[in-house]
Amino acid sequence: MAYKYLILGLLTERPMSGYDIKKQVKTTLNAVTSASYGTLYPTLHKLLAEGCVEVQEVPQQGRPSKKVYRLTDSGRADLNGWLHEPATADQIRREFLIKLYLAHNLGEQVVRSMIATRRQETERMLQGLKTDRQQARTAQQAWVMDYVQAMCEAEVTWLTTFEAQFDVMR
Amino acid sequence: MAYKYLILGLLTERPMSGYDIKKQVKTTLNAVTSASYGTLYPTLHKLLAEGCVEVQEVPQQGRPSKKVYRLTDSGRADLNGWLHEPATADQIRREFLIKLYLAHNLGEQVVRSMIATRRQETERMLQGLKTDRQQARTAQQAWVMDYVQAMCEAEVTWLTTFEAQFDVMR
DNA sequence: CATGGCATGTAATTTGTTACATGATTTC
DNA sequence: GAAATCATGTAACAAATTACATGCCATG
Repeated sequence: MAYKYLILGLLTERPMSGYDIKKQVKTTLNAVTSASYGTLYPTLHKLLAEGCVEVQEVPQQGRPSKKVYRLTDSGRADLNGWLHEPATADQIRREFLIKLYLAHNLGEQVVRSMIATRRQETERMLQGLKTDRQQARTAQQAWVMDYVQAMCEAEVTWLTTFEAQFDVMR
Repeated sequence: MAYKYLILGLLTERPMSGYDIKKQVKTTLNAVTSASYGTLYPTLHKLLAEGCVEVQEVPQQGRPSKKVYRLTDSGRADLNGWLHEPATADQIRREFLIKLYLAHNLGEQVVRSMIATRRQETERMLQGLKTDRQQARTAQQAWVMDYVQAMCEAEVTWLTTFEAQFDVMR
């Protein structure tokens, strides 16, 4: 994933520190991407060296001081260039699917329990998503959450169909 | 991704060379995972050192000789252990979604064209999927393809809804 | 007084891709 | 004669995670 552009993109909303960015990603993009400090801070340093961002150190009372990063014109141009490129077609990576594929010779019971477990998990995720969705502050946050919700719902449907077919085959 | 277990899992079907595994992944699991030689060969060597697989060199007329790997009991036990563990809940990583999220301040036209492009791509993928699906040889191949197809169809639905909502907001 | 939030960062490791190197044979 | 298929492998690089190190403040 191009964390570089994720950072630049988030900085268009407002100047932020690495810590702020991490929080933002965690609360609004948790279902689709993540960013650890081990990636975030070095990337910010690199971006600074490239001139894509500026930094201002803000002392705080009773807290460690913040390094607030702001997008430069150059950074904005870079970001816009990336946004206008077509997105790469990414694979639908699902560990569960690989396991399902490989588990066929372990017998019917194993496959059945995989599917059942997966449905429980997906349904639980769907519950969490619905409450999160209500807290969405911006349109884009809602877009992403709706997308993820749509995928989870489609998965539940597929799992249900799968179970039904499995019953027929028995 | 746990390529280790992907390899072990594929070897349950029949003994294979690295080249065979690569082909198998390419033809039957292309939409959900990939494996390059740079990963495959070193992983096979590691698996051999761990005793999960055995190797037999098979000379061939007019071709380079093959190293055919066969699962050992130890490897099979290892694989079964993994298959019985619950799958990790993976993120729905979509570069396109991140771009969509970050593109909101580029204006309506850009968002609209992103959505349109994405729908075209997804529909094209769906076409390819449907022909591939007919060539599926085993039940598990069909499962995976059906899953991917279900996700693509759900995406097209979401994109269509998105466009409609966008028109209303205008 | 422990836990969690605020805030920065580095180092080791894992994981994987891309590109390269080699070389014979078959197909267009 | 060029390109694709068969077949092995390594080395350089890229991307990212995990774990560690530091330290203060507020809350329970």
